[in-house]
Amino acid sequence: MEQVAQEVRPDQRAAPRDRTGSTVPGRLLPRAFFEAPPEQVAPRLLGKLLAHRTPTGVLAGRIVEVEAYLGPHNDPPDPAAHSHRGPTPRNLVLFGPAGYAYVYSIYGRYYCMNITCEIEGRAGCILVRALEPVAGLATMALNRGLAPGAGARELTSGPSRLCQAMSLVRLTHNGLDLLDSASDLEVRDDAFAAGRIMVTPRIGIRHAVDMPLRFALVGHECVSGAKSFNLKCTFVG
DNA sequence: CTGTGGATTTGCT
DNA sequence: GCAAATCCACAGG
Repeated sequence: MEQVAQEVRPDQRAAPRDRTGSTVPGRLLPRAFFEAPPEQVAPRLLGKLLAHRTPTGVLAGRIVEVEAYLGPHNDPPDPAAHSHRGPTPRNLVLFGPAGYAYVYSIYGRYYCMNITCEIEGRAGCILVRALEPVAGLATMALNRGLAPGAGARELTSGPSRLCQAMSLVRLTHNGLDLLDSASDLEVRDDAFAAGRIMVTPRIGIRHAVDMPLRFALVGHECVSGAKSFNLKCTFVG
């Protein structure tokens, strides 16, 4: 999978810094990175950083598992996507420009976080399913109700676990621009080279259960669903 | 206006 | 392995 050339303006180079002075490495991704079909963006997103600047410190994790959800303009359509029946108040951000956060609540107690793809009007997106914790581990454990020093897998392995660990909620974070240095929530590239990538069907959905749109780093400790086995494998780089 | 069920996690059997 | 927890978007009447 070839990497997209990344031209970043100087004002985007500053790493996020909070009141404690801690920073997150890497630089913001250009919007063009996300202005492509989600099945193409999803594997390229593996290895990138998700960083949340909070008053008490930076919470950050490396993306190790994602799922692509296709907009209703696709043929065949993706009946598992929230956007598949067209725009609604809940999913409106999916139909906006690329590089924005789509955060929704599920089962009354959890949140899931997506990143919008494609151009305005096309509702492709990527669900972030698992992170490898990189910064703010103690706070993540606190947010998750776990003891300090809890394992990485317990912290951020799962789409709602990572939202809880990273303090991501719909009211605050839905619709945020992830590619703006003024934003408290950013996707960043620290030049980490992803290794082998596996492709499988998506997890936990009722429709389109066979579409191979789940991407994960092979063998990574934090990838969720150890039960689900590989459909096929490919290499990145 | 109401009924239904979900891109989940956790705890108990 | 299974079901509870617990909210609200949205489809249907």
